[in-house]
Amino acid sequence: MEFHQLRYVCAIAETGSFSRAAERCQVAQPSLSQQVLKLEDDLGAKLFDRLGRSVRLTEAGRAFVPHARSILNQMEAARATVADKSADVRGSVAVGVIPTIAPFLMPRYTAGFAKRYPEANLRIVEEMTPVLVESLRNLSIDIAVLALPLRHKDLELIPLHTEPLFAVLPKDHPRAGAKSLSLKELRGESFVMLRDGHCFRDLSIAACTHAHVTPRIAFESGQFSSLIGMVAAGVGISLLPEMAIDRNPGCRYIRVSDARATRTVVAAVLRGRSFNRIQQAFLAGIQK
Amino acid sequence: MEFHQLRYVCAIAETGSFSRAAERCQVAQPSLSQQVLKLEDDLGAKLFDRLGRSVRLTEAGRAFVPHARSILNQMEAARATVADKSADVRGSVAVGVIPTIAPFLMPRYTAGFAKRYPEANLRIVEEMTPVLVESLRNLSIDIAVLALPLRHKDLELIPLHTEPLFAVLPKDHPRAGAKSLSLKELRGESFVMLRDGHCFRDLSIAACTHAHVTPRIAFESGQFSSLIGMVAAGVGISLLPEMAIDRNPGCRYIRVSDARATRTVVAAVLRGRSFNRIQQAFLAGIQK
DNA sequence: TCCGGAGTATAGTTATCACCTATGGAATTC
DNA sequence: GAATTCCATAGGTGATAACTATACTCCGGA
Repeated sequence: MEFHQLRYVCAIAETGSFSRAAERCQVAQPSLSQQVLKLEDDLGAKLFDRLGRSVRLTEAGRAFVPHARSILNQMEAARATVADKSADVRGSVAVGVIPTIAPFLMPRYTAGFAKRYPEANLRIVEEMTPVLVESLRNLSIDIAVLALPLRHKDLELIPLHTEPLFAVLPKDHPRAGAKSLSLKELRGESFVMLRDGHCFRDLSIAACTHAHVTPRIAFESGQFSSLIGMVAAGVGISLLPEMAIDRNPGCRYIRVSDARATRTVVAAVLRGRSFNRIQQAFLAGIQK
Repeated sequence: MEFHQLRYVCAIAETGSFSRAAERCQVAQPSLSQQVLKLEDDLGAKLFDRLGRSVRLTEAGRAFVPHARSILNQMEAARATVADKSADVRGSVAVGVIPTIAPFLMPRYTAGFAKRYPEANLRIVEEMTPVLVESLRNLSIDIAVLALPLRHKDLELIPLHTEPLFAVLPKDHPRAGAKSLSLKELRGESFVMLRDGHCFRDLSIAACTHAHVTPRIAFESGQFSSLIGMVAAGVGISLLPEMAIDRNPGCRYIRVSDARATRTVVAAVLRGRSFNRIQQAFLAGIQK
């Protein structure tokens, strides 16, 4: 059974003639005859009674034609559905962001996007890196905005932004007036840091370790603003990515000069997967 | 779009691999690859993300596959429906009979049939010839049991039975003891006859006319039994087909010897049309 | 009863295309 | 880094749907 055979049969049923059906289907009449014979042979039953003057559906034909029409309709529906999916500006995109980036970058990313694609359905998920990586893998999110380092061969990483780290010191700290400083100058200080699981905590510790500094941790929190408050209160010092600086009057922010003391923000997507128009638009938006 | 392409896509969606799908579909893997690429090109969208290890449906693919499955199912349904129609012993047959045959032949025809095909749906219509011919043409009946002559080129006639005519005389009629008689011996008699429209009336009159007898009609009725009653009461004489003889004690039945004084019963069907198994069985049943 | 017209089937040819085998190339595993 | 596992590409072949030309069948009119 082939689609063109169904088209032929429907055309014959509608026009009541092989010749007119052939004309409508833009084929020669013998081609159409042959294909109908072939289909009848395939089905093991005649679909039409060929009379001299006209043609009539047999009982089997009357039973078959509605199916044929329905199949052809469904074929068109399938085609239309696919066309929809790839052209639709009302598509969905789900984006995951880690907590140490979300409040600083996402507002900027989403504002322009929502204006440009008002019919799009944008969903944002804020979770820590391992959760987001898993979400990428099981397709519950399409794009994740994360910080390096990331070692997952199944992810494709698109660098978005590299920023220096800053030391946060209480305003009366001896180094509070410096233009910049190196991590090793902070040896022996108490630190306030993000809780375990936040990748920025790992990044900070790694930077210190590289400078041969072992940070003593006096306080932990889940958000930068708490850390900054603690620094202002004299509990310890901290490290921040540039974007998290909030100019608390009790603190001074000093750029860390170590070459490795940077954070790189990337967009991560599952390697090899494809994206709908909306997802592509979001990805393009965050890269510029 | 082709059926085999849909089969391939479904197989890939189920097995998660082009190679395994090719195996299941009994084709070489490159053939399957080509057909999928062709379909994707046709649809204007990728259906699968080809990763190194495995294969995943794209958004478009997820939308497409259910349609594909449904189309394939419907194709099977169409095939099954047709197979059903041609093999079904629960089919329908509608038979038309004229009133001058119905009571005598139909019981015999239908008894064996109903026993042999208890699941069949047999419908019997009793009407005069022109109505039945029209019913054959508009397919509201499948088979008609009629009497000759019939001049309709669109009908195919199958002779079933040829019977002599009998004269019905009151038992005290001068010819009541004869073994046979010719129509011209009835010249001058009063006749009782079927009403206009019954073909047996036409046949009787035609037979008389051929014998140069012009029947004078003293009484008309719609059924043979009334005619026979009238003959017994001495109103006139009549003509009957053999099958209508009922041995009324007030009558004598004398065979008419004229060569043309016969009735031929035929099965009539629309020329060129096809029949389901049940219809064929009925036709076969009435011919033996 | 024969002819012409309308309609479908058959014959023979051509071109397309689905299939095959062999091979290339990318990703992953050991 | 070699082996393995996939999918894609290349080139050749056979099946088949298309075409043109023609035969056959039915039907209405002369």
